[in-house]
Amino acid sequence: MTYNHLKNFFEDFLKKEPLIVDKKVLQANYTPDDILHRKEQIEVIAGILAPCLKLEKPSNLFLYGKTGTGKTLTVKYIISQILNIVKEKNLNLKLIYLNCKLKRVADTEYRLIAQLAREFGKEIPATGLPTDEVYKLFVKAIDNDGCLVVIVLDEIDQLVKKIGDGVLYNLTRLNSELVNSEISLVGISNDLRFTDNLDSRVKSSLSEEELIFPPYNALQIQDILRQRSKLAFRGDIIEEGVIEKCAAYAAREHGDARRALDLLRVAGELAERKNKTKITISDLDDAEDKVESDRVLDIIKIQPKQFQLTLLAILMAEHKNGPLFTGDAYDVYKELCKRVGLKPLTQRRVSDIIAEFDMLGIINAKVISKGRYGRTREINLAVPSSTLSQMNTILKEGLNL
DNA sequence: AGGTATTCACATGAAACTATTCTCTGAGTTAGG
DNA sequence: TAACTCAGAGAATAGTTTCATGTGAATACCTGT
Repeated sequence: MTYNHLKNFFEDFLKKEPLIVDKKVLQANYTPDDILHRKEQIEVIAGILAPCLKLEKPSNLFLYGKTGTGKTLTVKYIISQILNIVKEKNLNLKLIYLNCKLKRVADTEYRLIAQLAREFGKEIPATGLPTDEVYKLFVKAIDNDGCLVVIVLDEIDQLVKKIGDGVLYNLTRLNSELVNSEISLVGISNDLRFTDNLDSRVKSSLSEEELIFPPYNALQIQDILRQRSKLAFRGDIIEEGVIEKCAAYAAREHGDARRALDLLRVAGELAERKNKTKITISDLDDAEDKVESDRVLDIIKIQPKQFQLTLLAILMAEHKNGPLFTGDAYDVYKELCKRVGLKPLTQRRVSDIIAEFDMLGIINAKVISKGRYGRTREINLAVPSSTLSQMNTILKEGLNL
């Protein structure tokens, strides 16, 4: 672009009325004033937590529901409402929200308790202290405060999957050590069968009350999309049928509203970039591709070298006809290691890495038995072919190949 | 033919190891009174 | 003598390796017809 072109481009850009007025309305962490189709849940949760306003310990509560069914949103909304009252009346009540999946914040026992203790103003180092020391600090902090504590643990299933249910047991047991204070727990889980493999003591005390968030259906997602798009976009710029299709797409994916909002946002961005005045169905289709492709590319960009090598090995081995098995991928991987000058990991480890890529949805790795010829994973790529070449380039660049 | 036993090629699990980051503690050192 | 420095012991954590055990069904091997 010459200087003049660029100047014109910028001037046009400024002249142009943007399609998107407020992007954050469509982003996942936005809390609307009015939460649609969750009235019932809000009432139940509010009813259960209400005693805490009288400084009585509310029952422990457990919330289930698939991703994008509004669990976190609802809980955060209720928390903020309660906090308003707490501030108004100056109650001795503490509400703590923690997402257990956040790396380096609350994804281990030590970090979880440390983070809780920090909420009470304790300085806890990231490492170096014994875990029970941290427990002691935490207990002391609460007991000194003498207040009622409600701890909300989001994505609690991830935490338990990683480090077991010992933490939860300790937390529920903590009440007996406390003299002046009490703790209530609110667990949020994406996994509907989460409590099945939980220690029965933990299970009974944690899920005194339970509530399930059903998936939204297509019509409900439409409502949500309309509500948000009114705020996010300028005027009436969404073409007929776009919202319906967007909702239908998300409803197919177990009613994930987050997905639908994401899709609509990207469709809007694409339309805006193309200087269009309306968001059309074709923008939505493009968005569908882009969302998926971006997700995959973003993931592989940040993977460590060994992971990238493994993926590249799968990519290269996949070209050969016939199904691809773990052993074949590992052979190619070892070759690649030699070329790059990296010490190859054991097959045990690579097997785990392959399983992780499967979890991320970048490949499909199904464990199959080939009878007399053993048991292994059958590996297929799960990305559209349009993304493949970009993947290839990113990997090769990342590895200097 | 029909039934059972083997066997393959990994999967899956558990424990142990390595390296890094960080705290805490106490011995040795230093500087000022 | 108080303040400071520094090495060593202990923890937490992430990423692995090592060792052990599990597993589903195609084949090999029997058995009685």
